[in-house]
Amino acid sequence: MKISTRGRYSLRMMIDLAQHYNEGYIALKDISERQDLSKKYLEQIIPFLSRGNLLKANKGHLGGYMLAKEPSEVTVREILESAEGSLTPVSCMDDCPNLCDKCEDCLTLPIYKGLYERILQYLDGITLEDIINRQVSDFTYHI
Amino acid sequence: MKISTRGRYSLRMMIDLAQHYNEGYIALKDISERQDLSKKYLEQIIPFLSRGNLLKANKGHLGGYMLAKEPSEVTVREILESAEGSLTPVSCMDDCPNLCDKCEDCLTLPIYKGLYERILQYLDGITLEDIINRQVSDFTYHI
DNA sequence: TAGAAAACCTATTGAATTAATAAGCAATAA
DNA sequence: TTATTGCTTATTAATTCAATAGGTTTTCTA
Repeated sequence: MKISTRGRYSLRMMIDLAQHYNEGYIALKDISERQDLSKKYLEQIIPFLSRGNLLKANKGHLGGYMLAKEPSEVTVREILESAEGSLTPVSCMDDCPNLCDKCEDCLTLPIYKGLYERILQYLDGITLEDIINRQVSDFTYHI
Repeated sequence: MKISTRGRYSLRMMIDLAQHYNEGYIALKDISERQDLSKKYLEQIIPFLSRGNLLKANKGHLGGYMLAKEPSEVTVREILESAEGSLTPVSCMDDCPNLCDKCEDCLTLPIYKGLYERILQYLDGITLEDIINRQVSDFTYHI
């Protein structure tokens, strides 16, 4: 039940891009230095975010990356879903009758579906703008 | 973000034990046959559930396993937490200043904490009794 | 009181995944 | 035209996953 580094690094990279929105294209070198993440590893993560239409890129001198949408329009769900592939807690949910033929009678599947709904609902409610502007306490119930 | 087979099999085993509660000790052989799970693999999973004080065992002939508590007193959270070790979405939450020294300023940690709270709240609300008695639709929002 | 049946314990393994590193190619603005 | 940047593919070491295997110990019962 852990989010992989690919998901976590993706979120940090996207937050960094949101913090430098309206500054034109940002070189990956700058992001990797600010966030202390391997530039080479980030390069491998980017295709996942590009497939989700989350990034615009510019090659060549003074090139770099930019958010494809405004920070207020990018949700954490989109980012983690693009990076991780799927946020379903069990893989049989992604391709049900093929991966397991007992979906119909499965007593546990509804539990995982309910969990998945709660996860999506929560992550859908947080945008990059929220992360930059909100207080730490806004995401948790207490303190 | 996937629940491992250890967690999934644990839940299925515990549901099976709940369905045969008040029938005395249930042999692992019976559970593995009914649930179509490797008996040898279940043997390795059991210590995790025992550590969480979820099981009573009896050795020898006519021995087996029993729920340590009534089905209505066992939550899915307890089961998955025992099996998986921890349900935190990022490992730095388990041992914060040691695994990462930037907890204080981390913009992403509050998001993961909020997610963790939602996950626990949901899984805490489901008991083995619920799973056996409730309708499928009780866990999901729609349909 | 032997013996079958069950839990319990430890080691091994093959496969997959993770988290990188490495080395170079392609595009482009100054 | 050259430095800078994104892009692509290959390789790898370590770890985790999901099991299989083989044996020991306990205990009921016939």
